[in-house]
Amino acid sequence: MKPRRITIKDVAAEAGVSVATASEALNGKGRVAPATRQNVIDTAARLGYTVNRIAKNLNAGRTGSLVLTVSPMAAQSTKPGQPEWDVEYYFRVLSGASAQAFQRGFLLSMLPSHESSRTFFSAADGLIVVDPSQNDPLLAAAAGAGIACVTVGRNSDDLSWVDNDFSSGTTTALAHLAANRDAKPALFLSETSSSYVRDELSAYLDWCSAAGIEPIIIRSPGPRVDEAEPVIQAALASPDRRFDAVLTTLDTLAHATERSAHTLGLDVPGELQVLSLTDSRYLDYGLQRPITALDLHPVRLGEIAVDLLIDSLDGTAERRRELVPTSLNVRESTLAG
Amino acid sequence: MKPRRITIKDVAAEAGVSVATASEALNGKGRVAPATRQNVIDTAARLGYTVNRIAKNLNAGRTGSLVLTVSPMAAQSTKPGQPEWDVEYYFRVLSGASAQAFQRGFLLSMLPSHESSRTFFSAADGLIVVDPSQNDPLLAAAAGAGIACVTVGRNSDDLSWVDNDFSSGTTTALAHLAANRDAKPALFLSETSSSYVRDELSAYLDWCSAAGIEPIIIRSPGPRVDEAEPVIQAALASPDRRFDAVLTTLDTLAHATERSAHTLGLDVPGELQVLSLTDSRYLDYGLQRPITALDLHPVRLGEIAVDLLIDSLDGTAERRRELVPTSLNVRESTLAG
DNA sequence: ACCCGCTGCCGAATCGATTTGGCAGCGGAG
DNA sequence: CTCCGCTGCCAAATCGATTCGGCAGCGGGT
Repeated sequence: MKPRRITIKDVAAEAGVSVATASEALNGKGRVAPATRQNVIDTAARLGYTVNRIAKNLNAGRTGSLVLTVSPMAAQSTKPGQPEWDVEYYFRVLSGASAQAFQRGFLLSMLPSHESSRTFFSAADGLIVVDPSQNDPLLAAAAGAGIACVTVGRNSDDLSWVDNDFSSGTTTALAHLAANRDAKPALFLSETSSSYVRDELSAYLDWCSAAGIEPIIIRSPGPRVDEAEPVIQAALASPDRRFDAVLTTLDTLAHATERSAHTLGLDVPGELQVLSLTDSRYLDYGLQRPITALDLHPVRLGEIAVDLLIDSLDGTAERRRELVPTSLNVRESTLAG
Repeated sequence: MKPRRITIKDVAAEAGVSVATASEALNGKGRVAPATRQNVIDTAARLGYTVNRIAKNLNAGRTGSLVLTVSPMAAQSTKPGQPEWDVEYYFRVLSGASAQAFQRGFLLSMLPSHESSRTFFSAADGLIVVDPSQNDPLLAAAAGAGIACVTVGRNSDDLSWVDNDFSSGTTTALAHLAANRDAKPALFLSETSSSYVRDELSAYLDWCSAAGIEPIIIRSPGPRVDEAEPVIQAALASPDRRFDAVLTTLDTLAHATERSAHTLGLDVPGELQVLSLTDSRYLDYGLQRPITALDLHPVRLGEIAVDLLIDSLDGTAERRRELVPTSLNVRESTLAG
């Protein structure tokens, strides 16, 4: 029923050359007369020939596919119910990575959980770990199996990585808050184990110190809105509150802050500015007051991760690091500059 | 540097048999003495042998990879800015599909946009289209290239598909709303071109007719919260409003409804019940009042789609249809039964 | 006139698995 | 005793590409 695929043999026969010559002509290698080369290329196009990736990779000793895994997700995959992590951000990293892999002739798939790692080692050429945990077991396993590896977000290991320039992004955000009045911003976070939170924290402390402002850290017991809301509401309602702006490390924390302000009747941005250090669709609409946020360009992160990974596949083992700048999506929750 | 991979040759040599026998022993085919088979299996395990998927697929005439594409996304991929579609739902379909593909020895990757379809046809065995548009060009192209195809969400074509049982889900939702008082529910939707909206609409009309209630359809100009809010707010504020519950086809519409109710000072669920016919993380927290919603089990949809696709790969061309039941996540926005 | 070297092309090996066809050896039936 | 058939195993072909080594033929240098 299905017509047999056109192989390089068909092209070679049709062009009147050997398979070897056809291959060399199509790949621009070897010594082939220009006229012959053109002839092969033309007949290939005429027959609608496309290389069989499988055969090509068999010869090259590769699989032609990459695997991406999101560490926090994979670790939680057995847990039922609604996900806790920022699906939108990860999805966009994945989109970027996927598209870029495609462009470079690879396929990229998502590793659902860590359990399957054994199987995957024989099925992929490289691994991208998004938001690796410290001493991530998967990274160790990949290193042991000799699989190329790149992370999105920094890791203590000596691997290549891509990350946002959180330090400069945080400084930009703070400058924005302070542009129209002498803002006294507090930092609202839920944990400090991730590298990006540590970057943001130290940039915040530096800025406060330079501006001669007392740093105020508010800590949520968890990342979810319902976990964060009581904490921020208490802080906002406190009679001796000494901040008039809140910088949050997660969109959910900004969400909780905006709701609390609304509940308490605080005017945003008049009495309280709110700014999230990561953007998401729900900060834009779905709130009383759309929230200014730092755009982390997750699609770009995914693309770069794939480039780093593929480059490292055949090249030297030289590690590379890329910092992606952030940009500020200014909305109603802060005073425009 | 990297130790050479263990191949079946190594296993055969170590076990003292031929490559053919080793292959047959490992795959449970052919005629092999039980003792020999066990010996081969043991030495394979001892050497840490894993099959090379590439070589296996070369022989089988396959690529061993599947491609999934989300039609609304791919069509919009060139447009910059925040996505309009329900990322979370699609992500969970993808997760399920990805995991299931893995389990069955395939890799699944996401096709970023329709432009790349030409390339992918030579790189995959099958295609999953999520929420296909009517007369989707990609489906036609795949059919033309002889690529197996399955959709998530119905399509007029004669393909296999998986879909939710929206009809029965809608009826269940309506029964829930009417359980504690004689609810007069309105249906809030934004378009009727999708098959699931049509299912929900007709189930709603049937239910109204059976209950002797006048059906009320409210239509939003678009799927976004900011597009929906003016419409629903006007409807809620109308002096001759004849409904006391709202059923929405999208989470964003439920979101807009809840906000409008809050703005107008309407008590939810006391004066107005709200129910979304699709669930998302933001209906659970991030709102004044968590909203009851229909869980579509997107992970399950992804898994089934992969099963249908893989089964159709070597089997007959017989098409299959699967209806996945929904379940109701009851929250504060409706009166508990 | 001889030989070197370069060009253009091709045969055959290779990658790692599956699968086909067939070869021994053994036991039971006639 | 002969022959058939079954069991257990293996050699070789196959999948579709790349790549290495080599073979002619031709032109120029000596």
